[in-house]
Amino acid sequence: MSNALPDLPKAYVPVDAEQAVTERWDAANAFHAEPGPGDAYSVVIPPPNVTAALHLGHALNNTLQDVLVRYHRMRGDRTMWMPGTDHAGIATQTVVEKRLLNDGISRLDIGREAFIEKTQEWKDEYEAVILSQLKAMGASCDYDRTRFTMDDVCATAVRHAFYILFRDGLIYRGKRLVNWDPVTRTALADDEVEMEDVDGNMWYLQYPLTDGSGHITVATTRPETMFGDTAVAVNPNDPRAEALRGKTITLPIVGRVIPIVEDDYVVMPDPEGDAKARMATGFLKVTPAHDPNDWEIGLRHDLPVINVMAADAAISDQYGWDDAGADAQPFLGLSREDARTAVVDWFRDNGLLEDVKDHPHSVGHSYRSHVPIEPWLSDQWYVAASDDRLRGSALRAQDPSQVTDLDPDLTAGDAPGDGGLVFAPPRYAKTFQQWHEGIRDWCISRQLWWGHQIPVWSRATDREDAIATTGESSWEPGQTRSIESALTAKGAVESIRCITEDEFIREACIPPNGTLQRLPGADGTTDEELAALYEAEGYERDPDVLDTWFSSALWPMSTMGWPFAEDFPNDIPEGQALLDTFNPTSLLSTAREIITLWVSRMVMFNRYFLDGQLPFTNVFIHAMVQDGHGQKMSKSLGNGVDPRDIIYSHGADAMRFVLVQMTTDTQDVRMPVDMVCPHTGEAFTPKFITTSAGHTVAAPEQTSPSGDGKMVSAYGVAAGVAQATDDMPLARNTSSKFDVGRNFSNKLWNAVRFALGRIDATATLDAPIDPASTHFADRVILAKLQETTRKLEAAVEGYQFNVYADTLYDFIWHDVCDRYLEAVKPSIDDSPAQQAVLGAVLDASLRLMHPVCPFITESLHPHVQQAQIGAIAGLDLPAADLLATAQWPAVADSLADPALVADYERALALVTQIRTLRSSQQVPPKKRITLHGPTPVLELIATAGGLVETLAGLEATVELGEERPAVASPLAFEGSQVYLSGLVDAVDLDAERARITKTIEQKSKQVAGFEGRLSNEGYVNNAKPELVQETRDMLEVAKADLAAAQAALDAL
RNA sequence: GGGCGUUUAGCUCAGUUGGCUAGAGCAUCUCGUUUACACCGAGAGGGUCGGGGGUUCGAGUCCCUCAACGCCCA
Repeated sequence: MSNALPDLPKAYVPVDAEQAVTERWDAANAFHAEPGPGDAYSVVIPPPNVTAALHLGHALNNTLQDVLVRYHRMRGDRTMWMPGTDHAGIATQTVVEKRLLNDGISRLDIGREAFIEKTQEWKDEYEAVILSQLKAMGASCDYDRTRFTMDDVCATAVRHAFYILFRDGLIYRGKRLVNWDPVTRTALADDEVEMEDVDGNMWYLQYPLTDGSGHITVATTRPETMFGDTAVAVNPNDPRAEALRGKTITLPIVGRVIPIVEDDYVVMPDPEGDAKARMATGFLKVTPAHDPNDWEIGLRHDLPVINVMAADAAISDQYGWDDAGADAQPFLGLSREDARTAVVDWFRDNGLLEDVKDHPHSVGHSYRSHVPIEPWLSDQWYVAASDDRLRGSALRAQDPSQVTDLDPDLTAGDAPGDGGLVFAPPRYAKTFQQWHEGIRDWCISRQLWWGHQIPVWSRATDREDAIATTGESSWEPGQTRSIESALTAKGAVESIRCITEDEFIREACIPPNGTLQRLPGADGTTDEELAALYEAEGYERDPDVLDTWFSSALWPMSTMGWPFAEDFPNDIPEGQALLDTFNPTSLLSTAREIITLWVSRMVMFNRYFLDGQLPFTNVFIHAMVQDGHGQKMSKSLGNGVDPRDIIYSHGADAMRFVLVQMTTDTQDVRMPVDMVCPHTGEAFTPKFITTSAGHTVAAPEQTSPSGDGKMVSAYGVAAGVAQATDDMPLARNTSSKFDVGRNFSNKLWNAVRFALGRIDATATLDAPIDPASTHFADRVILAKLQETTRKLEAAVEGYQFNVYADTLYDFIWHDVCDRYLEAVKPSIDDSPAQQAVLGAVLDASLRLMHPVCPFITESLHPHVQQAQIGAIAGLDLPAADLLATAQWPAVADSLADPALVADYERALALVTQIRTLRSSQQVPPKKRITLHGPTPVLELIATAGGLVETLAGLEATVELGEERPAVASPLAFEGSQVYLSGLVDAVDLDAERARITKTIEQKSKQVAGFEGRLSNEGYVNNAKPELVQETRDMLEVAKADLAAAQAALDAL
C-alpha cells in the first residue's frame, strides 16, 4: 500500500482475531495485578461449580464483570479480577456417583479415598473446561491467581475459620430436625430445599380416647408418621379443650398412650375461614421427630421424640422407636410411600378413617435428587448465624438509605464496615434485609465425601469423666463445657458435651498447621501429629464434610491468602499485601437467589474475621437468562446454551455485545434458542417436546429442515436420553439474537478498513490540530465523541449496561459510519487534518468499545494506532502496545458544542426529507439534484459545510425566486417551501399528490393537537413556561409546514 | 401465604424525577450491487402502551383494582 497502512480482509472473522488476541494478552500477562498504592478495583469471580460447563447465564454474569473490570483497568485503577472454581460438594458428588452407577459401581464399592480421586478427576476436567470458556469469552481475569475452593490455600482458610468459630462458640453440634434427602442421604440447608406444589390429600384419622369415652379426629397430610406421635394437640381456645383436659389417647397400631396437650399453634376449624381452617378438625397429631412445627410443640410441652425412620426414610424401629409391638411389625421396612398406603388401609379396615379430601399443598423437595425431603432427627453441626455477631453485623452492613424499618440496634453505626454495603438495583437490599431478620442457624454438615472434612475429632465418654474433668456435677442434655488438657495446651480446642443422662462426648477441634504454629502454646507439634495423638486416645474424626457455602463464604479472603498468605509463597508471593490492597473488593456480581446463599454469608464471615471489614462494597444483581419459553436456563433442566456455541456461530464479541445490550434492570431476559444443523450449517428452530415435569425442551432427536440429516440436541445429551454419533452428531445451539452483535462487529471492522484506505500515514502533522479549524463534520463528530464518552462513563458507573451498548451502537453505526464517513468522502483525500480527525475518532471509538468487545477492538488497535498522523487538541489518546491496558480516552469538555450539534440535527432532518422524496420518486442514488430554497435553508446548508449535499445527493443549491422551478417537487421544511429539481424528466403527479396529501394530513393532525393543548387554560397556566413556549413554536412550524404543503398541492 | 418483577409494533426490548408529535434492533414491503461494509445503503408500512377505575391542565410513566406470566422466600 502506498499509504503504508495494511489492507484488511473484507469481513471480520472472529475466530482468527480471537486466537491471535488471546495470545498477545497471554504473552504480555496483561491482566496480572500486583498489590500497591492507588485506587484499587477488585472483583472476585463467583466461582462456577465444577459440576458442568458454563451456560449463557454464566456468560452474562462474567461478561458484565469483564466490562466493569476492563473499564476500570483503562481508567487507570489498580484492577484485579480473581478467577476460580467451586467444588460444589453435593452437586459434583451426585454427578460423579451417577456416572459410576452407569458402570454399575457405587461409591461404597470403591471407598472414600478412591471416590475422591474419581471426583478429583472430574473436577480437573471441568475446571479446565470452565477456565477455557472464560478465556474464550474474553474474561480478563488474573489467571495466575486462579483458586479452587479445595486447594491448599482455601482449605487452610476453611479450617482456620472453623477453628475460630468453634473456639468462639459460634459453631455447635446439635440433635435437630434437618432437611434430610433420603436419596443422597445427606442433610440440606433450608435454601437447598425447593418447594413444589403437589396434589396431596388430607386424611382424617380417628384416635380413640384411652378411657373409652369416644375419639377425636386428627387431620394430617402424613399419616405414615403416626408411629412417632407423642401427643395430640388442641387449641386452648377450642371449646372442646376443657372436657379433654387430662385425658389421653391410645395410639392405634402402636398402642402407645399419649397426652392431649393444649397449644395455640393448632388451627381451629372454621368452614368460612381460610384454606387451613376449612381443612382443620382442631386436633393435631404431634410427631416431634418428623415435623418442624411438631418439634417446636414438643419442646414447649416437653414431649418425647420418637424417630420411626431410617436414613432412607423407610419405617424402622432401629433409630429410637422402642415400643413397636406386634401390630406394628408389618409396617417395619416399608418405604414412606408404601407405609402411607398401608396406614391408611389399616385405618379404613378398622373403621377409623373418617374422611379423605383432596389437598393440594407445597412440599419441600431436594434441589439435588428432587424427592420430598424428610424432616429427620440427626446430629449436625451448626453455625450460630442468628447470633448478633453474625446476623447483626450483616444487617448493620447495609447502607441505611436502602433499608426500611430496621431495629435501631441493627442499623449501621460507626463500626468499621457499617453501612457500606450497597445493592444495585436497590430493591434487592430488601431481600438481604428480610433474609437476615428471619435467619436461622445454619446447618453446615453434609453427609458427603466430596468437600472439606470437618476438623473435629470426638470420643464417647461418660458422666464420671465429665464431672472429673470439669469439676461440674450438674449437666443437662445439650450442654457443652470447654475443657483443658495436655493436648489443648498444644493448640486444640476441646469440650465435653452432654447428650443424655449417661452419654457424654468429648470433641476436639484441631486448627490447621499454620494456625497451630502461631498459637502461644505451640511446641512444634504439627496438626497431623496432634490428630494422631487424639486418635491414639480413641478419638475419631467426624466423617462429614462442610456445606459448600462455608468455603464460598470465605472466598474474598481465602483467595487472597487469608489468614496466613506468607505460608504460600508460590501461590501468593506478595503475602499479606494482596489482601490489604484488594479486600474489600469493589463489586460482587451475581444472581438473585445467591443473595441468601452466598452474599449473606460472605458479609457475615468477612466482617467477623476481618474486624468488621466488608467483603465488597457493591453488589450487582444481574438478570436471569430464560430460554424462549420463559424457563430458567439451568444445568439440571438441560436447556442451557454453551457460550462456545454462540462464539462459534457469532464470535465472542457479538455474544458479549448482545448480553450487555439485554441487561436492563429487569429480573429476567429471554433468549429464544435455535439449532445449527451439523450437516448443512443452516440455523433452524428445533422441534420441542414437553417433559413429564411440564417443561418445554428441544426434542432429543432432530431432523434437518432441508433434508433427511438427523442429529441430537444438547438437551437430549444433557438429559442422558440421546447420544451423539457419527450419523447423528450433536447440533450446536445458536440464536439470531446475536446477529446484531455480529453485524456491529463487522460494521466497525469495515469503518476501520475504510479509514486505513484513506489515511496517508506517510504524512504527519506537527502541531495539535485545533478542532475549530476543521470541517463542520469533523467538529460535529468530535462533539458527539465528547457527548458519547460522558454517557458511557455515566452508564458504566450506574450499571446501566444496556445504555452502554445502545450508546456505543448509535454513535459508531449512525454518527460515525452513516454520517461522518459518508460526509468526509469528498474531502478527506486532500485533507490531512481530516485524516487525523478520522484516525483519532476511530482510535477513541476502539477504546470506548473495548470493555464490551475486546477482541475486535484489540485486533484493530495496532492498525488504527499506526494511522494516527496528528494529535487533536482536547483529545488525549496515549499510544499503547495493548488496547486492554491502554488509557480510556481523555476527551475534553471543550469539544462539546450544543449549538453545532443542533445545526447538525436540523441538517439531518432536511437530508431525511430529501431522501424520502427521492425514494418516492424512485430517483437513482447517483443522480445529483438541485435544491431551491429560501435564504435560511441555504444558510443552514452552507453552515453544514457540504454535509447536506453529500448525504442527500445535491449538485447545486439555488435561491428560490418568485417563480416555481419547472419539473420540481416541493417539500415543507421548517415552515418554508423548498423545491427539488432534476430528480426525473417528468414528475409523477399522482405520486406527488399522494405524498403531499399525506404531509398535509400529518401536519393538520399536529396543528390540531398543539392548538388543542394551547387552548386548554389549565395547560397554559400550569405547565412550565418554556414548555408552553416550545409548544407554541412547534405549532408555528407545523402551521407553516401545513401552509407550504397546501400551497405545493395547489400548485400541482 | 409474603416479597419482587413482567405485560409497549409480528418478534426481542428501550422509554431516568408525569410534558410523547410513543422509540430501537430484527422481521415485512419498495428501491439500490455507489471500490468501507449485502453481516450493506436509502425509504416505507406497522402500536387505542394487558383490562377497568382514579389523581392531574396533561398518564406508557403516579395511585387503586382485576387478569396473565415469571422468579425469590416461607
